[in-house]
Formats: sequence, C-alpha cells, structure tokens
Amino acid sequence: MATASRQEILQAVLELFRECGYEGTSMAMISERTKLGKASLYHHFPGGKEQMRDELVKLLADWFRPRLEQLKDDATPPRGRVKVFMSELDSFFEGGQRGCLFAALAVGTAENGCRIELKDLMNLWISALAELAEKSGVPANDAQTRAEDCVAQLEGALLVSRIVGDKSIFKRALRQAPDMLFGSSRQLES
Amino acid sequence: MATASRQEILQAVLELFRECGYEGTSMAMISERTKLGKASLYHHFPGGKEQMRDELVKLLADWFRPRLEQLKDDATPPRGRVKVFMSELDSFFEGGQRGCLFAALAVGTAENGCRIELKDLMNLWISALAELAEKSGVPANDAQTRAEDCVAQLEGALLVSRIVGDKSIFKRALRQAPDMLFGSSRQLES
DNA sequence: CTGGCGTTGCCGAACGATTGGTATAATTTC
DNA sequence: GAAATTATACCAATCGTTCGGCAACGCCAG
Repeated sequence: MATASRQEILQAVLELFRECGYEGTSMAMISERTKLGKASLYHHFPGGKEQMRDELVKLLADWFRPRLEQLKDDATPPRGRVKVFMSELDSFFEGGQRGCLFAALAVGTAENGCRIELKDLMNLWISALAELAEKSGVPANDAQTRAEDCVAQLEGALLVSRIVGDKSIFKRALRQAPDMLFGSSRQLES
Repeated sequence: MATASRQEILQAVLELFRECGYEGTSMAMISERTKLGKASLYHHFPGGKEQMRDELVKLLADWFRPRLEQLKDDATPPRGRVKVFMSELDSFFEGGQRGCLFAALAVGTAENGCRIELKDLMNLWISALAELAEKSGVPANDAQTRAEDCVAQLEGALLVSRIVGDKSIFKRALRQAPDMLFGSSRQLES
C-alpha cells in the first residue's frame, strides 16, 4: 500500500536534510514523510541514516558532474554556458527558499564521514568555473579567486535568502555570476 | 573550583554550536566542555538548551549592534569605517575556520524559536551597510543590493572556507567588502 | 492450471543507548 | 549559618536500530 521507491525516499530525505539538517532530521520524521515504517527504511538502506546521507552526497555529485563537464564544452560561448548552468542551479535550489545540502552537511559533529566528498565536490565546482574563466581570457590566478568568490556568493546568497526570507537575493546572485567570472570590472588586489 | 561564570559557559556553548550546530550539540557535550555537571548547567540556565541558544542570539545582537552604530559615525571616512568593521568581523569569526552562528541556527527544525531574531539582526546588518553606502553617494536602490550581496559574500565565503579548508577565501571577502559597497565598478542590472 | 516456495517490500514492536531535564543532597562560598 | 553552586542519581521520552513475521509477487515443478 505505502510503496515508495528508493528514489522517492531519497528525495524526501533530501528535503528534510536541507530543511532541518542531518542531526535535526530523525528517522521518525523520515518515516512520517515517506509514509513508510522505520523498519521499511532499513530494508532499503541497511546502513541507516549514514547511508542515506552518503547516497545523497553521491547523488549531489552525480547532479553536478555532468553539468560541470558541460561547462567545458567549447561549442557555445562561455557566458551562455554559465547562464545555462545558473538557471539549472536555480531549479536545483528551487528558487532559493530551500537550503543547500552543502551547508546542511557542513554543520555537524566531527565524525562526519562525508566531509572529504563534499570538499572534493566543491573544489570540482570551483575549478570548473575557474577553468572556464581562464579560457575566456581571465588571468590564471585571478580566475581561481573569481571562481571561489562566485561560489561563495551563491552559497551565501542562498543562506541570506533563507534567513531574511527574500529569495531575490539568491536570484540576483545567479544573474550576477557571469559578471563575477568574466566581467572586466573586478578590482585586482595587490 | 570549577566555577565557570555564565559568560564562560556561553562561550563554550557558542563554540560547540558553531562547530556542531544546535541539534548536533548535546547537553552531555556541553557538560564535558565546561567541566560542569548537567545540574550545574540547568542551575545557570533553567531553560536548558533553548535558553542558551536564545541568550547566544542576544549576545550576537549585542556584539553587532554597537558596531553597526559605529558604522554610522560620520567622524571618519566611510571606507575606513568599513575596514575597521571588517577587521572586527575577522576576529569575531576567528579568521574563518570556525562557522557562523547565523548559519548554524538557520538549519534546524521548524519550531526554531529564534528565527525572527536572527532575521531581524541580519536585516539590521544589511541596512547598516546599505545606509553607509547610500551616504557615500551610491544610489539608494543599488545601495540595498550592494549591502545584501556584501553580507551574502561574507557568509558564503565563511561556508566555502570551512568546507574546502582554505580560510584565504574568507580573508579575501573581508578585503573586498569595501569595494563591493562603494566601488564604481559594479554593474547595475536593468 | 495448481500448489508450493523463495524473494521482495512492508510493518508493529521492541531493543539498548542517549536525549533533554529534574529531583535531592552534598558541597562550597561568604 | 544561609545562600549559592555542584554532584549523584534518576526520570520519561526519544534516538537510531533490529527483530520476527506478514502479505504479495514471480517462478518453476508437477
């Protein structure tokens, strides 16, 4: 009767993690959200909550990787590629009201198993943007900092949007991202 | 002997919250960190963990408010004032490796009592920067977005610094903040 | 077609451990 | 000695997790 596939379960858990964080989400909450008994959850995920988190991180990586690859496809102009990527980020973060899995999992007790994966993924994200900026003529050292700042702006905008309840901040960060990467207006620091 | 004052307890709890989040921090952890029995903690904070959180938010506000007021002091040039504020932010966030209480408390279950206070405080922060930018000649509507983006950049840089383990990202956000607020290089959007 | 049988998915109930919280008594401090 | 502070022991509730069993499925032998 209450039959939910693995994907559906993970989707529900993702929503809960993004809203309540890893430690703030209990198996009881997951059970309630998925309409599945707790025992059923352990049937699909014998490793329990940790396995769910790990699979979600893997899912996150699977979402990012092909899109970061797509950024390197030289068939279309760089600005356009970034804009496409940003619009995908927009729908991925559902407009900004919901939190980010990165942020949700960055907070937590030390034995957080998946920190390395998160770090690697974020570095992958940054370096993809940096590479793109560099190929567009931005000096190498500046390209790296631009990419870092761009990702920081997006993540920060997501957080601020959530706290003050105004998603336009996140929307603006998406729009400004291309200029942060390529714009000539950026001051270099000594 | 182990007479930890309220301030010392709150300081320890602050560190734990910033590192592990609100739900990720247990009273047992607080007890261990402060070397105080749980009963002692409840003697100082009859309201338990919630009261600690609320008092920490109040402490956060008490830290911010005078410094935001100081931003409005027209005795010194605006850029200098912002730089001073940023260096204070630097020591407040201890160079960037530690997380932010805003971010730590933004994640959590819905009945999060202090969300309104956090929202108001962040709005206060933003509007103080916006007012400063406006007084320095930035058009009013642009000043608001600059301030929002500036705060987002700082919070995001803090998060990214923590995840990838490179505090230079946060340091750079501090340095670039004045330009984000006042710089003429920023593109307006249609 | 039938009858069993293993597999799969689900659930109620319960596990030990830990959660936040509270008695009450012993201790310190002044 | 009175007040403030701490420790010991305990509480119900909830935590993540596990167990045993039940219903429904496809599959193959007879």
